[in-house]
Amino acid sequence: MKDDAKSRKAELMEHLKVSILTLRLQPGTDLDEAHLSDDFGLSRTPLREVFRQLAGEGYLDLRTNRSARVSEMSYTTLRDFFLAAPMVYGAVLRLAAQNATRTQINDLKDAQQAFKAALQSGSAEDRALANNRFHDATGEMSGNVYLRPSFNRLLIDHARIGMTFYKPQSAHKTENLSEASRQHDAIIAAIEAGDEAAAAQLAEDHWNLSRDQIELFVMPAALDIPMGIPPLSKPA
Amino acid sequence: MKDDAKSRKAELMEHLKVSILTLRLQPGTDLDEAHLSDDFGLSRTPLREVFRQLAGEGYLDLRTNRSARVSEMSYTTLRDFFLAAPMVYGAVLRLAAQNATRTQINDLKDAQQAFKAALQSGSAEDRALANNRFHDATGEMSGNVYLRPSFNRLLIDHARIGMTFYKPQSAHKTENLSEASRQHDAIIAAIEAGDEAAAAQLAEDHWNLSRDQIELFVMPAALDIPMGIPPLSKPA
DNA sequence: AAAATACAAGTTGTATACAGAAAAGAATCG
DNA sequence: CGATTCTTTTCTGTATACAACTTGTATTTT
Repeated sequence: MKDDAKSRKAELMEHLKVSILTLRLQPGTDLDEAHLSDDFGLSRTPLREVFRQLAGEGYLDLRTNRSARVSEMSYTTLRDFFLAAPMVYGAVLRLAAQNATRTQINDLKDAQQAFKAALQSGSAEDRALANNRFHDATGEMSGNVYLRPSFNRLLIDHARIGMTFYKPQSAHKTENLSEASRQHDAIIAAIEAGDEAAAAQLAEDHWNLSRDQIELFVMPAALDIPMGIPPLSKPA
Repeated sequence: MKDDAKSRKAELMEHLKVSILTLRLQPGTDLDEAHLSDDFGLSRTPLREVFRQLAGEGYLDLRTNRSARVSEMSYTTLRDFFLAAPMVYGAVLRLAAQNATRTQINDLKDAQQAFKAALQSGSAEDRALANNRFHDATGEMSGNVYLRPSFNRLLIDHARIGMTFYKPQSAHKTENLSEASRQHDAIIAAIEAGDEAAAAQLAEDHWNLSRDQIELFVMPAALDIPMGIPPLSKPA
């Protein structure tokens, strides 16, 4: 078979995207051209073209005469994210409700099936990727070339933020995830019905849920230990 | 001097951007790698990297085993554009009013100076580029990484749409352009005052002006000639 | 001993040569 | 004469070799 080169390039691309979305490659990580060349049986020329493209989509940052690096998440990221996300996502879902085709709706339902499966049995990575696929499908539906660049950029960090803040296992988290799943179902229904207003409202709800979850993680309940009494130390 | 390679790459990039924004390279035009290589004294390797980057920013479309081509403007473009632009631009100006630094405001004023100069003496291309520079400066001010990809994509087609629809010389057009210039001044004032609401309102006004202008061009006043009488033909 | 400079190793950027895919043209067949 | 297939040409994609730059280390100088 001749999946030589052309498909190995696609493989590399997919590998990098998944690794970045799941934080296997953490923000700020330097990428080694030589090493990746070996691993994927590609010369540096096509590899560097992949880098350029991923940089354009927001996965990587390129600096001249320095190695490519996974795009950073700074301390202002969350703020910027939650400023932009409700607006862009609301617009995307509104347009999706207007324009979705039968095929696209079926794709969306498939993605939601996969998301539910990942909720029950999958890892945090599987969940993040399935969720990413779901939202990406809504972007496809919107069909507006001017919205998609920002929307796709948001989805990258949506996945990464999710991997960061949804890790800790807790009853609360599980509850939130099934709430998210229910919202997905409602989004599908609104799109199928062509109900723009409902879709836009659901977008807002969906992001608010994310924000609440992150607030809980960033500002956890304080440890309930009176002053002057040191935390229990384990016996040697 | 050693502006070898590194700066020639930047030159090529700038050349392509300007040519595309001003429609010197029309939507759908095929780009010849060999020819551009010669013209800019670059080998095909860095040239193709530039292509990849410009494709990421929305200037070009890449198709495998076919030449790179200037990104198309379809008949749905205008609709998509005016759906997305007021929202994104409103958000950008709102954030600009929040976050603009002294330096950025000075840059914006410089851009507006250049725009006014282009209005009086410059060509349509100069006007489009100066206007592009002005709006790009507002994008810089907003400082939100998630908004900029779509905003920049909008600016590309804003310039191209402007080149298409503002060409015909008429009193009406000139009037609209000075109105646009006045709006620019008001935008600067709103940003300098940190007045978010005013900035957002001005964004809406600014796009409405564009839309009106395009409507006039697309749906001109009908020729006022009674049926059966052919239009006046010039004497040879 | 601290700082500065020079050197060396490793990595990024570019050019060229080659392999593979479309497109254009020539020859053959109906 | 028209259509189709095969050949030739042209252009895109990849690999390799080389040049330029960064960085870490060692040496020299004050």
